[in-house]
This record gives sequence, C-alpha cells and structure tokens, in this order.
Amino acid sequence: MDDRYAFREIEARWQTYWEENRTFATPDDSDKPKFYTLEMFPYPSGAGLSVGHGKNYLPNDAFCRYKAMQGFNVLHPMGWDAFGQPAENEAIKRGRNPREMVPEYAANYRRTLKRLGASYDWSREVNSSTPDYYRWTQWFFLLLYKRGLAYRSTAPINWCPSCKTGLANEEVKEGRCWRCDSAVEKRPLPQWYFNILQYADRLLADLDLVNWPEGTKQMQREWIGRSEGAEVNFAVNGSTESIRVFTTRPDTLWGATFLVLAPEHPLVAEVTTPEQAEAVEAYVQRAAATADMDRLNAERSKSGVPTGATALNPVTGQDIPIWIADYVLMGYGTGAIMAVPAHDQRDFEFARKFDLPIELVYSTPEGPQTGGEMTEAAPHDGVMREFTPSPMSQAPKSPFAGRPNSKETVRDVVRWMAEQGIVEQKVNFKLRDWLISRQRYWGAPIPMVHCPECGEVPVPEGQLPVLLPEVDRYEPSGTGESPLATIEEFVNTSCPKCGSDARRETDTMGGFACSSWYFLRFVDPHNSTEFASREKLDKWLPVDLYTGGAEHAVMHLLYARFWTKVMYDAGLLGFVEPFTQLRHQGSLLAYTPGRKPRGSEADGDTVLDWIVLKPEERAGFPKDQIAWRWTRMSKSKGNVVSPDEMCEQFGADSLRLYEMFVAPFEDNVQWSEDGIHGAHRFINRAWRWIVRALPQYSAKWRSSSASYNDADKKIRRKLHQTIIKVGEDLEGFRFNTAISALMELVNDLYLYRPLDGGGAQTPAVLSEAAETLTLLLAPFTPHMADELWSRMGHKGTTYTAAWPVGDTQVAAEDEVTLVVQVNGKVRDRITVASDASEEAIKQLALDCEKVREALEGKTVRQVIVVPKRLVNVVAA
RNA sequence: GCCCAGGUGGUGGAAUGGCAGACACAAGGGACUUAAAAUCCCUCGCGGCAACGCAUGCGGGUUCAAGUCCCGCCCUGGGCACCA
Repeated sequence: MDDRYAFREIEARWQTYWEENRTFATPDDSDKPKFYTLEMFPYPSGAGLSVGHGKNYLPNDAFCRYKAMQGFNVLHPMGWDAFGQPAENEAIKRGRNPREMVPEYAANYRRTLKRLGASYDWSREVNSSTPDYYRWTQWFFLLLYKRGLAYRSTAPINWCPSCKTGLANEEVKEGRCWRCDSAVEKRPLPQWYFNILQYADRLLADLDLVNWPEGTKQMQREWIGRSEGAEVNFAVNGSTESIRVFTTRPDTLWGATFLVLAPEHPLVAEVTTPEQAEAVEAYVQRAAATADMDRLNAERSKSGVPTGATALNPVTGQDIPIWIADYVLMGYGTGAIMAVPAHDQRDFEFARKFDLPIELVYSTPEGPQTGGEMTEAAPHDGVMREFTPSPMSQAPKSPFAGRPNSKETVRDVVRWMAEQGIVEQKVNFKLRDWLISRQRYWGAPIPMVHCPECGEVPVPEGQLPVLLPEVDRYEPSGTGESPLATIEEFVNTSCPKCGSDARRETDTMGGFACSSWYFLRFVDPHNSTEFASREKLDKWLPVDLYTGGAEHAVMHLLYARFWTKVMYDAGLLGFVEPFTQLRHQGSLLAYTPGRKPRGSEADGDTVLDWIVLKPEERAGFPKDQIAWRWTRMSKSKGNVVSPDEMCEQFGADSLRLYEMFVAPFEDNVQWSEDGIHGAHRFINRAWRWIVRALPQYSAKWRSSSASYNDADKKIRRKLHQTIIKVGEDLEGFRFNTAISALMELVNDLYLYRPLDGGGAQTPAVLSEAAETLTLLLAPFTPHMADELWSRMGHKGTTYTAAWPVGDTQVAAEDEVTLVVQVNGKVRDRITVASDASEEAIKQLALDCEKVREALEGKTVRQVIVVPKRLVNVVAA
C-alpha cells in the first residue's frame, strides 16, 4: 500500500538530522532541571551489540526522551568499559591487539546504537583504556594510597589458572572465575589491596539512602556480613601464649568444651605437643592442598586432629583440648573458635565424630539434660542453667540462671562479661579487602615504584599517566607476574624520591577500578587538568537513574559506592551515594545448544551439568546428543542475535517497541522473532491512521470552537485517559503496559474514524488525536514520530516538543458499568451515572431480573456496593 | 541448608482485595487478490447443545469477595553457603 511506513528511508533521514543538529547534545548551562541517567557501560566485543543489550538500553532511551519532553535537561552518555579481563579475553580469543581492537569494536557499537535511534550525547563518549582516562584512574589510586586505603600485602589469593591472574573475592562465583568459570586456586602472591573494609559500616548504613531493588541491597548487606560479638582469650596450658577467638555467642562460653584452630593459624606449630606433631603436620599439609572450593563445601563431613595442647576456659576453669580443623577459616575472625557443641550444629557434628564432651548451657525440662542425649545442637531453645565457677576460675558466679536463650540474654551476658574483663566486644565482617592487582597487560598500570632505598614510592601526580607500553605480545604469563614485568624499558626507572635505580610496579588494576568513577567523567569528559570540574560534578551528580544487570550487585555497584565515599571524604564530591535510583533489566535468553560435561569437566563438588556448544564445536557434534536450553545471550556463548538484522527487516522503531512491549523491564525473555511482527504491524497501523488524518490536521486545534458530539467526547475521553496512563506507566518503568494503552487507543481511533474516512469527522478532534498520539509514541518510536511531526508542519523534533498534558475532566467517565453479583457470582450488569448514589445502585441491582431469579426463596442479608466496580448481594 | 524473586490460556503477558486472561503473538475460518504479501472481519482457557459449571503450582485459612492477604507444602530462576 502506498501509505506504508517507509522505515528504511525515514529512520536514516532522522538519524542524520539528529546527528547534524546535535539534537541530543546536553548543554551544561540550561535553566531546566537536570536529569542524569546512565546504563552500565559495556565492554565492546567482536560479536557487536546484541538485541540483549537493547533490553536495557531501549527502555531507558524511551525514558530519557520522555524526560526531555517533560522539560528536563537530560544527560544520557555512553562509553566503553574497555580495560580489564572481559575486553582482554576477547582480544586474546580473536588473536587481536586490544589497542587496535577496542576502538574498532567500540565504533561498531556506536554505529549500532545510532541505528537503534538511541539519544546519547556522543560528544561525551569515554573509553577507559585511553591515557586521558586512565591517567585519572591512576590518580584515584594515588588518592587512596595517600589516604592509607591502598596497601601491598602477601597472602594466599584467588587465582584463576585460565585467566592467569589474581581475582577479588567478589569476582569468584561459587568457587569459579566470573569470566571463564574455571575453578579458582589459592596462590600466595604480593598484591595491592584497597581497604574497603574500613568503609564496611558506612557501605552498610548508607544503603538506606538509596532507591534500589530491595534484593540488591540485601545482597550487599549479606556480602558485607556485619556480625556483632566478642573476642575471648583462652590461656594455653604450659605456654605463655593465649588463643583469641571470636564468637557471636559469648553467653555459651560455659559450654565451650574445646577450641578449634584453622590449619593455617600461626599458633598451630607453637602449641602442638611433640606426640601430635606428625599428625598435625600431615593435616596442615593436606588442608593446604585441598582446593578452597572443596573446603567450603558444607556437606562434607568434618575432619580434624588434636594438637595435644589444652587451654583454660575462663568461666568454668576447665582445661579443654585444642584441635585443628579445616571447617575453621583463617580469613574470618581470629582464625580460631571456641566450640560449643550443645548449641552450634557444626561444633556438635565435630564433637560427635571425635567423641568430645558436650555441655549444655541452656536446657528445657522436657528436653535432653546431658550432651549424650542430644541428637542435634539447640541454638535457640531452653533457659540458662546454673553455673558455679570452680575454685580455679577468677570469674564470679553467673547471674543468668533461668534466663531464656534469646538475643536479650546474649546482649546482657556480653555486657556483664565485658565488665568482668572476660571478653571484649567486637564487630566482624565477611567483606574482605578489595584485591586490585591483576597480572595482566590490559589495564591501568599501578602508579607505584619499588625503590631499593625508599621502598614503595608513589609516582608523582605530575608524571601521570604511567603509560601502558605498546607491545606485540601481551598474553598473561602465568608466572604470577604481569607481561609488563618482561619489558625492560617499562620496568626500569628511577626512584621519584631519591633518584636511584628502581623498578616500576608491573601489575595493572582490575577493570572495576575504571568503572568505579566513569559516571563522574561523563560530566566533564575532556577536562585535562582535573578528573572533572567540581562545578559540573555538583550540577549533575548523583546519577538519578542507573540501569544495568543484577550480576553486578556485589562487584561494580559495591566498588563504585566505596570510591564515591572515599572521594567525599577527600572533599572532592558533595554526596555519598553515586546512584540514587537503580533498576535491573531482565536478560534476553537465546535457545542455545549444549552438551553434557565430560568426566574431567565435572570436577570438584560444584556440578556443571551443561556446557555450551560453541558454534565451531557444533558442526561435528551428533545431533541427538545436543541438549538445548534457554540461556542469556552473550558473545562468549555464540548465541547473539544482532539488532542489525532486525533493523534491516523491521526497522529500529519496531525493534524498540517490541523489546519494550514483550515483557516487564525486569523480566527475562525468551527471544523469538514472533512478537516483532505485532510491533511492526502496530507501527504501520498508527502511521496510516495519522497520515490519513493529516489533510484535516490543523496545529491550531486548541483554539477551535468546535462542539463535540458523543463520538468526539468518547474518543477524547480515551485520548486523555491514555495520556495519563502512559505517563504513569513510564514513571513506573512499565513500558509494556504503556504500549498496550497506546494500542488500545489506536484501536479506538480506527472505530472513531475508519481508514475509508467514514464516521465522525470533527477536524479539531482529529487534529488533537493525531498530534497527541504522535507525541505519546515519540519515546518509543522516535523516527516515526519525528517524521509525522514534521509532516504536521512543526519545526524541529519531538525530542524538544512538550509532553501532552492529560485533562482529568475530559478523561472522566460519565457512566460506569457495574457488575452485579449474588453471593459472589456474576449474574448481571447495570450501567449507571458515575455519580449515582449508593441507594439508587442498590435498588437497580435488586431490580435486575437475573438477580431476582437468583434470589428466589432467599433472604437478602447485605448489599455491598463498591463504587465504579460492582454490587454484591449477599443472601441466604 | 539460608535469603530473594517467581509459578495465570497454545505463547509473551494484564489485572489499587472487586467481571481472571487487557494488549499482543501463534493458530483456525472468511473477505479482497490471477496469486502472494499487505490489509480487513470472525473464532480462540477447559467442559457443556444450552442454562450453567470448572479454572491463576498443590492443600488449608481469613473475607460478602482471594491470582492478589495468612499458614503449610511442591516446583523454577537468582544469590549466599562450615563466616563461629
């Protein structure tokens, strides 16, 4: 048909127009209120942008356009998370030099985003791997160093044998590398850390300040893992040493019948008796060899050996044995525990296995009275027994006999024990310091120098950036040193302090350093004297709305919060939380071929039950052994659907509309092309209706003195209801229902005025409807909207047009249809004026023939009238 | 094991405690067409000729009224997992 929407031509035209007119460039000097929104920046890969990215970018783009039309000065930038493991692994896989690959791939992403009609201000584009960017990443490293928040330490770290680098705790998921799923190992290496632990309390408390999904906040709370308790010293018999333990249940100290040290505990060798030395040594060796993943498996049965030593329980005066066991972790608390088998399940299992005494601190009259009668630990039951200190003990008699096993008792006991000097109150966190060193090439070099005279010396700010040298071969070595260590010209330098020969630090920073501040750079991306001017930071930040995947809950989102707080403390920023509101988009899932793992791949206790078949593997793979599954689209799985194909076939507006309509923003979606036909059809339907109305369109419809007939009133009611509904839905990020409201409107418009031009013909109404519909569509299908807007004779684009205002008077229904129920079952319907009185409605309902039939032989007990909804006649 | 989401037609999904299935997709039938595409019309939860009855993972409960609230299960997805 001649009036089909010519999307190829029209989309290209408006994309050119927007570019040439810098439609989306954001001025810094506008009087309008600011709105800063951001999608998590992607790393550019060779597979290009996927329709999966669109599930995040497209709805937020529609939201930006809506905000702009509402009169906000919208900042909507885009950049590239170009440094770090993801980008480097991609380069390795493709045998490319990342230095050349990244700009090429980024250009392809940018091209695709423009093709989707995304409203980014490209003049603010940043790339974290360029020297003018990473100069400031290094500057922030030095800031942390100066503030005592960056330090070097040697400890067993998480090592990915495939990526050949150390990983932060947050980058280990179920014992596997976040990038390649390899089982991580332990390796002792000297590494740089950021002291995020020092900010643990504030990271926890300030979660209350942000509008984030509750689940994500909860994940951060659990990751931080704050735990209040106390530390207790146990004097080792026949030694001057004492063993300090952390416990959250000091009230059960009376039931501590043995101590357990982690195998790595520094006092193990010290306290072990000669008779036990051999067994202990063997156990320590075995524990060191056991993969961390296995050690963390709670299902495993307990193991351990006695050291032969004993310690004094400070409240009972008893000597209790000291054991070592791998269920105690060196990395948490003091690396030693007091075991209370009666009230802790882990200790109970251990005591049973090795026949250690179990002493009850709390008991119930009907429950077990001795440890021997217990079948499991009782952490929360009973009342406290009486404890009389032995003559050996310095401690006074317990005043808590009879108290219930409750939080209040714990609190009171801790206070009392602290007063007695038995314990010291203490808070512990599960959070560990952030390991930032990577033994990899593709990252920001850590700006430190190791001088034989002065020790570690920071590179002076004036010498930044420490440039990443250009190399031919950059693959990780696996030696525990980064490839930079072999580049003499890079390594050899002079000490900034004393001038003697010195070596540069050769590790680079993990990519999460770059992404911990990129949202600041967008406000002043070309500043060469500061990371961003304070004036612009104050104007734009914090980010009002941030969207991205939930998988970053304890990685990027935690790190960025930490850096923000450090910068606040340094007086660089005036806010403590970077992202006021956060939303997570759902993923697009692709139907992906896979196979069962082979024997060697199902290692450890974490069972991988399915492995993706890479496209190259699939060719020769027996068809009947392929197991198909829905998995997230990702370039590593080779199951990416390109938006280019969709734009070619259906147009960007169709793809935009479809990705927003198919499901709620947060939901995962099984990708299929089926639904996009519907979106495409709708666009044509809307286009055709508006185009046919254009001959009668007048931009001056507002001042028309036309009187409205019933059909006019009805369609205007629907129109204004839709304006209100779409606005509300957009505010709530409910793109799918906003679009369905627009579809309803278009369906009604066809009833008002069919394509053949019959039906009602009030030009003012046609004009109002055509114009309003165009503007309501603009956030979703901006190319079509701008084309229609210009055909209506308006200058410029819908991006700068005003969002329609819904008139509640016009939208109000004058009549409503009520459902009439008898005992909850629908029997009839009545139509009444919307302001009808409750009495009148009751009477009408009772007069219905169907109602009278249903009431035959019954007595009406009650009539419930729900305004604008229903009438329920209760009868018996 | 613990913590979060979630379970609604053939499919995606919609429903401030108030008509379950809006809006779409797919399917079937029809119109137009030489034909196809496009477009338009009709049908479309299950059972029943119908009146009606039954239906929101399962079992209870609260309520005049439950997909929605409460209790107990089952299943799926995500996160955490010997953190003392």
